Amino acid sequence: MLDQHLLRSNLEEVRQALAKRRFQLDVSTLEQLEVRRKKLQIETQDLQAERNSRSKTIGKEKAVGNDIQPLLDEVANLGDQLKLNEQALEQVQAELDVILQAVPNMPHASVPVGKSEQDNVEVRRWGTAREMDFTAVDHVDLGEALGLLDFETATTIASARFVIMKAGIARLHRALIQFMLDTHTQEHGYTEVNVPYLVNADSLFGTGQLPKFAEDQFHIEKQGLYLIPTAEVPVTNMARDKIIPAEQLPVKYVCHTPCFRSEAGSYGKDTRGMIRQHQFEKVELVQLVQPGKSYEALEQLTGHAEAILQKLELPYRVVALCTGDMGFSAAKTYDLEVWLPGQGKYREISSCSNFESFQARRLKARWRNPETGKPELLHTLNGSGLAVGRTLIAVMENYQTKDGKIRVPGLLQAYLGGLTIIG
RNA sequence: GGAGGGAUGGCAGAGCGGUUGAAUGCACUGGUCUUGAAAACCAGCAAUGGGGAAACCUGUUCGAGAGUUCGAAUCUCUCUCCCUCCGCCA
Repeated sequence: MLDQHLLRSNLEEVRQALAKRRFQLDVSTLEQLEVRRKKLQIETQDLQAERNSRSKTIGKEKAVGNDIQPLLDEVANLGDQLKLNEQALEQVQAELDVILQAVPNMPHASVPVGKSEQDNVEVRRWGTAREMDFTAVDHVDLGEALGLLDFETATTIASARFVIMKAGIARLHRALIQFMLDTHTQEHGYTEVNVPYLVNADSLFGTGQLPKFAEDQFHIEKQGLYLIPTAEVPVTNMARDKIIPAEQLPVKYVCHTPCFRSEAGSYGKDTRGMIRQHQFEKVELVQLVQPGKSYEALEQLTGHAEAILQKLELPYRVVALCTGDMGFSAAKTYDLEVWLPGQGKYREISSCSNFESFQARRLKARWRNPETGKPELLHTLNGSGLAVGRTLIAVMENYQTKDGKIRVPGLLQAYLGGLTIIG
């Protein structure tokens, strides 16, 4: 949610910033509603003040034993009038809220302007693809040939977009999680947390998945809970309605969870393999920082995610998303794209974003600024560090051998009891 | 699932239908004292919104929502969450 003061005072500026991300702000409707809001609010407040002072007088008169009936007669109509005003005001504010909740974050000045994925800007590249004296296959062919990936059975158990991993692959998958958590806690200063995988609607609203993206969520109606689409939701919501002391900042959490996505809008997209699943695992990095430090933190957090790829010696590139390709809540996003020899291209494996105060405003996630002594909104950030399923794919495809096996990256061998090859 | 108890400021914890946004304690901030610190003492200290150039005026909030009333933290109803005991259970 954007700052309402900013909207009122710099509506045109906000409109232009949002236009860069191809969002059309309905300026005239907003202006009209704002005029009505202001008028109604002033009137309502005046009536409330009137009621309050009259009631106080009645109390005093009654206390000294005077006849209060004349006073009661005077205020007879006040209540009805007040109620009408309050209802009208509530109505206008509800209309404003509906509009405002659907407004995305404003892109940071440093974000490249563009329409789509095509306009994203490559920031840097790391590593080079291994030379292979054979034709690389993708993880599906590789995994199915080894009998260690089973999409068909998963489909009969659940539906499309699920997978069963077995033996060496399942173990490699688990090792990756362990490796990522260890790296982030021991080398990057994150605190490991384990959180609920089911959350309520307030939590999804807080991080921006609701109300606009209800279709993307798995919803358990009976209990009114949702399966988390990412650990970002429960972890960032740990700060909801809290005022965090300045000395505890920055808060840095790392969290491994499964993630559940309905993929409602992606029928026919990435239907092959493990790239896009209804259920996948992710190690997520979340930071809560002072407003002045969030861009510095974004660079660091992105570096923390990159470190995993570097340790696994997986070639990747860092891409700054353009205004048209960024997510709803983000002010700036870097994607990490890993090289997949089976597809012959770079594919997203991490997305690192600074949300500035956009989520914090919805969450009421604040810190106490020692300079003012007042609570102020935090800045929130998160990034995948990394998406485990896609990392597994990357390891499989980059470390495949001519005879269809998978070498285990050096640093991972310790997590697999010294195993050097799978298959 | 059955029975009971509860939800108040950063925390703990009082609260009569009427100058209660809310006693008190802790924490925090400033001051006195001290070589310094502690202790003691004094003072301050909820959040959030609207109007206004400002001074300042004013609204809302005691788990959430509805109701009674001139007036609700206080009374009524509904819901949510938490706790205790019993049952079931990884």
